[in-house]
Amino acid sequence: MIPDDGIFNYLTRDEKTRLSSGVTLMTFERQDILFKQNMPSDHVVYVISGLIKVFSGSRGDRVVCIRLAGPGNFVALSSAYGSNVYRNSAAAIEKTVALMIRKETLGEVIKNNGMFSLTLISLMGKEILDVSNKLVTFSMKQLPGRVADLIRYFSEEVFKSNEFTVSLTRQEMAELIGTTKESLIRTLNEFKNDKIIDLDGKNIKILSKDLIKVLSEIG
Amino acid sequence: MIPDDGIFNYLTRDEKTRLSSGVTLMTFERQDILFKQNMPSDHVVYVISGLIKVFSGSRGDRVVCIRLAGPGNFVALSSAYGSNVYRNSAAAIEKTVALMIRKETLGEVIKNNGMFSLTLISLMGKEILDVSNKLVTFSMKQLPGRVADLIRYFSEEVFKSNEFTVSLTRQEMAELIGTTKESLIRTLNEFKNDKIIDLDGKNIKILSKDLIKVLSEIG
DNA sequence: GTTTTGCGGTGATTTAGATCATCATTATAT
DNA sequence: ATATAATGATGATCTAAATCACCGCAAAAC
Repeated sequence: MIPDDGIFNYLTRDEKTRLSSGVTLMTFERQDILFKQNMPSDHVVYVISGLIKVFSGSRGDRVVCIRLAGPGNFVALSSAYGSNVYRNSAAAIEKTVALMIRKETLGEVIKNNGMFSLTLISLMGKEILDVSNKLVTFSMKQLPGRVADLIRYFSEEVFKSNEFTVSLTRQEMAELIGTTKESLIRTLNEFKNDKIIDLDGKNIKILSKDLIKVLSEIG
Repeated sequence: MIPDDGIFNYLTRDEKTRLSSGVTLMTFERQDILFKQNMPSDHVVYVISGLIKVFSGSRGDRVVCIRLAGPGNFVALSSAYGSNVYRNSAAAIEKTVALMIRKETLGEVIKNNGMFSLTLISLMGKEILDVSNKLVTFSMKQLPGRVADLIRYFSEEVFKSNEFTVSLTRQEMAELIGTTKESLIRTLNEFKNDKIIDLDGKNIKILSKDLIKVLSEIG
């Protein structure tokens, strides 16, 4: 039930057993909702496989995607321990297997296992840095820089390759960088015309890693 | 040395003593730098009194202020435990007294005191929620909504009154909501003309809490 | 098998807010 | 005490990107 890798390595056999009692293994199909904004935040999610998006959609149908979470990532630690309701929603982008962990059960582990807590604190620190960085990006870079960031993010963090097939729609990609699908499509095509990327539907191939880096840096 | 309130209540006398050995009490004047982006993140800051700003100034002189931290707030937990360098800079906005806590020393406390860790995790969760919320705000609301948010933030979180004197310059206020000082000044004056606030230099008085709320909500 | 909905894509138009230029006033430094 | 720099403020101009209005196509729904 409990994975034998990453942060869970710090748990004793006994702790794993106790944690198991508060854990449910779930499978989600594309577009399935894991949790919705404003519901009581009872569970923390740990992604085993697949990809999910965390998003906020308060105002009308305008949506901002805060982050993607893939295998090995926790989701909703912030809502679980920083609030009593989920402050964002989460949905599966592709077929996803995840553990739903009751927050009280995980809380017991946190209280009793120092190395586990310290590692969790490190993960949450990284999450703060990532969101802060995104905030800076949003207010300092304009579209070409943000799109370059998105391509880097896909290539370096999500798919770990220079050539990949995104499972997201253009709309979802736009939501990730705070723009509209029209503007995203235009910028992506500019990149294609400038031979920075090769673009064919959902297949993207980076032709010049250097230019992407430059665009991302000059903003 | 170690405060007798908040999260530090969870520490035993003995833990406080040990923590003290890694703590330095410091006083900062306005504009003093507490730490700079890219330096090794050796310390976590705990604000005793005063007000500091955490900001990121990568591109040229364009600066984004990520958050303010007042009495009882930790700063740089994310850089300390999520990185080995500070990812942002911090400076005092007004005269500030703060504890500089060596991260290894605090790390020992985290490892050994479960309730302390859990409380720290809760604080970091709140920080993630705050930054995420700011990210959503930045990409969904336009200026009047953001300025209304800023006034609410001052009134509800920082100064806890409907009438207050900001110790920030217009430039610094603009950096907090991702705009320019010109645009901030214009919007603030629109609010004044519409009798939503009373504005006299650094003194701000909220005349209609309701209108501020509406503006903040409609974006 | 046909209708409907969602997605990718493009052009024309609009607009919020950045940028630029300038100035008076207040701090800060010498 | 005078010079220098930072701040608050306003008007004119410019521009990046949102918005609006479409179209063709593929996939789902009926």
